[in-house]
Amino acid sequence: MSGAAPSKLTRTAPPETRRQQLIEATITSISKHGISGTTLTKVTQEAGLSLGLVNFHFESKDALLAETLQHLAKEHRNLWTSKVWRPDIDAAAKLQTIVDAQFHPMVCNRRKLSVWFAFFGETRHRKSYLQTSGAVDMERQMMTAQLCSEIIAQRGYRDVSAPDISCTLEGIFDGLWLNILMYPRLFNRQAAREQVRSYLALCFPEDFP
Amino acid sequence: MSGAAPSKLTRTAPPETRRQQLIEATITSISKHGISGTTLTKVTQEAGLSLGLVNFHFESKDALLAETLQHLAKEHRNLWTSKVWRPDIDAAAKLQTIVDAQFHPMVCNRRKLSVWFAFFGETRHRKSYLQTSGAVDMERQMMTAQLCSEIIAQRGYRDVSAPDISCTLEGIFDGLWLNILMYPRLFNRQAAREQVRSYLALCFPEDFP
DNA sequence: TTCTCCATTGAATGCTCATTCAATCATTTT
DNA sequence: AAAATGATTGAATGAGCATTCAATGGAGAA
Repeated sequence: MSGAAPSKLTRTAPPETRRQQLIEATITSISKHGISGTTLTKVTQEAGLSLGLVNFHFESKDALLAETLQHLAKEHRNLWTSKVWRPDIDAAAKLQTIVDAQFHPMVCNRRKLSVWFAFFGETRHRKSYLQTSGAVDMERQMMTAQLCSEIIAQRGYRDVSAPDISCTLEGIFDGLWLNILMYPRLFNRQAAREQVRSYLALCFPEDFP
Repeated sequence: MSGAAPSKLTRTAPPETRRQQLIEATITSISKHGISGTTLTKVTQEAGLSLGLVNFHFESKDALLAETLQHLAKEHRNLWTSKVWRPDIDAAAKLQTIVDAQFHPMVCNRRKLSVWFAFFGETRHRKSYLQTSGAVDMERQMMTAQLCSEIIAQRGYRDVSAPDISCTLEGIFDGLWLNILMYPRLFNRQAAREQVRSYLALCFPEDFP
């Protein structure tokens, strides 16, 4: 890193600043118009920058979209990875951290959820998706499966399977995301979080009372 | 209605036949190329028909997309609505019918799931989505909530809430759909069906042994 | 100050696409 | 058979788009 971004309002700015501005504007545009309705003209207008800047700071429109998704994936991942490796936290609390990350306001809001599902729906981008956030999804599911195993082993639960629970959890996560996006009056972050907790209480009654 | 569709291979065909062909080709195209990659040229080539036919049989490309989604929504709805009103079937079996519909091969395959999530991701079409399949989603959730209430009342279950379970079920349905679409090696219809059954067994152990 | 180096601008380019429509073909009616 | 009706075709049209690039602007180096 060469230095911090200048806070002054200058015409020119370091490339990293412009890239972040364009990525944020892309998120906004996709959330408003979908991927097929997102044009470089709309993105640059949203960012208050001129049309040509995208192809100066990014290789192409596709590259901008791919990096936008990477940005979201990293942001999400950062919410839980730090705590999950700490030895002083027990498995149930770590699992709760992953759940909290899933429904954290920074990630779980209609603006960002729109973008996630826009990418999920675009086969053209699935390849780049599988390389970035797909890896993050896998990593998270491996981790929840691991944590469930630990919980089961420690408490000696019967009739529950760690891989099954982690699969169902993945399902509930994505499904509640979709429903929060589509039906915000019926579904919201807090209720979703509690629904997941109810599910975990059914699986592990002693750890999630 | 003038008459039945001719089975002979003729150059001309009744409008309804062409409309169905074009809708099927649209499903195929969206599953292959996404919504933003679906052009009328690709759709008509897929259908083996000429370019101009779309605007003859449909008002516009957008109308074709909207009717494609309606087609999927009806097809899905038809899988469970007939059984659910029969008085000779108990609530748990009706709930199982809804679960089976969700993971029926006719609905739950990668070709069709691609299209569902392509629409979920497109804000441009979300309005038309809410008017068609949104209504179907609501209807299904109302029904599962109703059936859960009946099960709870009949068996006298404690510590479970019908609205919560129906919300979680909706979440699991959509989430497993997404995971089957994205990660077909880890998720499949049969396993998904069993995961839902495990969840229902946790909620209603006496009805889903 | 003057020079140099990037960042920035937005008009121009060339491409893709939805839509139109005049012409053609098939079927039904008279 | 001839006319009328309706379906089909695909080239032409024009709008919108990503990308390019020559010109301009501004910040720091000399």
